[in-house]
Amino acid sequence: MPTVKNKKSKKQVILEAAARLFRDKGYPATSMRDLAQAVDLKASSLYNHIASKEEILQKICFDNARHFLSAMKKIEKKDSSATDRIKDLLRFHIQLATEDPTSVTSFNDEWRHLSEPQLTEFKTLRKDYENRFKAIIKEGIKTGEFNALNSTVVLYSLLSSIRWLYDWYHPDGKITTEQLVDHLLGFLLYGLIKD
Amino acid sequence: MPTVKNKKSKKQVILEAAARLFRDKGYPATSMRDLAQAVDLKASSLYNHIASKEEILQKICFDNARHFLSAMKKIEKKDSSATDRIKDLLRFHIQLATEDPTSVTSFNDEWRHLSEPQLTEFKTLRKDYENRFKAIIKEGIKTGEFNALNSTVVLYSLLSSIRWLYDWYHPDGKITTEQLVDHLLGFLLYGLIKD
DNA sequence: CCTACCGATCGGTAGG
DNA sequence: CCTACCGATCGGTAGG
Repeated sequence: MPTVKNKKSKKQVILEAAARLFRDKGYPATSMRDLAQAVDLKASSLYNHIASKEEILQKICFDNARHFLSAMKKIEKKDSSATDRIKDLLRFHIQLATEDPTSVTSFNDEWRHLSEPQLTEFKTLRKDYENRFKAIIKEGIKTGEFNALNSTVVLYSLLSSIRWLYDWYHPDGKITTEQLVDHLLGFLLYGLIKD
Repeated sequence: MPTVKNKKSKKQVILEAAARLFRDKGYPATSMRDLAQAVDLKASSLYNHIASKEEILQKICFDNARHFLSAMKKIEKKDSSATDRIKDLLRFHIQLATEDPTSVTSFNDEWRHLSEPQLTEFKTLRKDYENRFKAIIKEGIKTGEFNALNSTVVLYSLLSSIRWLYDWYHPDGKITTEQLVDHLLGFLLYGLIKD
């Protein structure tokens, strides 16, 4: 069935090109004609593969949300300390942001352009993820592993630091991914100032 | 001169409404009709106060850039340690982000929609600011005040943490601005893990 | 997968 | 500051 196979593959090509365009120009500023040109099609032909512009955004947002939540589930299942859980989570975030920067960035920045009811559904998933992340921070504070900081401040500082990796980190640059993980975890866990 | 006075004031109202809309919906998704409605005008009447949609974005971006650079200059002039300079800078960032969240956010997220030559000009100012920020980090590492981390990693982690304040911090919420500064500086300077 | 085309909306202008 | 309107572009459809 080469036809079915090609159709599947072409849809994937479209989704990946869209993620890159959404990252670079934003969802509203990306036209279906831009996208068509990026995958060597006429705009109207896109609709043989996808139902609408927003369907693409939905797929990017919810695929990534599921990805993060399934990683969270795995980490919660392990019987490890809050410190190890935070380290695992941060490593997962960094890895995803460096391996698949286009998709993650669209997910981070463009979800607000979803329309209802998807917007509410997405926010619910996101809130769920944040609450489970925050629970680990609170646990670490309770056990005395972490400094007694406001858990909301810590949560969003951690997430924000990693959220903008795509903006400045280039895997081909001077810093390798291993060094990045080392220095970023070092900074986030132990701070800037030497004791 | 009530006429001149009103005109001036109306332009300011338009700029502030635009900053809020750009923050909430993004620059491309904000139409001049949206903006007109927000300030109780017809779209065409906006053009008595401003030359174009992009002029508004330019003003927001360059006003903020100048604001940050002048704060940097002030801090550089003081003969203080790298630690104090970083603290001053972070406090300035947090204060601006909490006091004037709409304008700062537009500046952070929407500058990429500038067209040339403003885009290049803006990037140059931004790079200049980042380099001077990074120089302070490097100085602190050299004097032994800071941990020997990669200065690029530290720079962007700091900037990113504060960049997303607008997204989750509400001055009317449970955390006061003083507490926010305390906990955020505590986290960024001393890290999450208790020694 | 294309050509041809739709109604809606865009930023902006003319003219008063 | 408004009404009326412009050409360009948008997401998407019809029909083959």
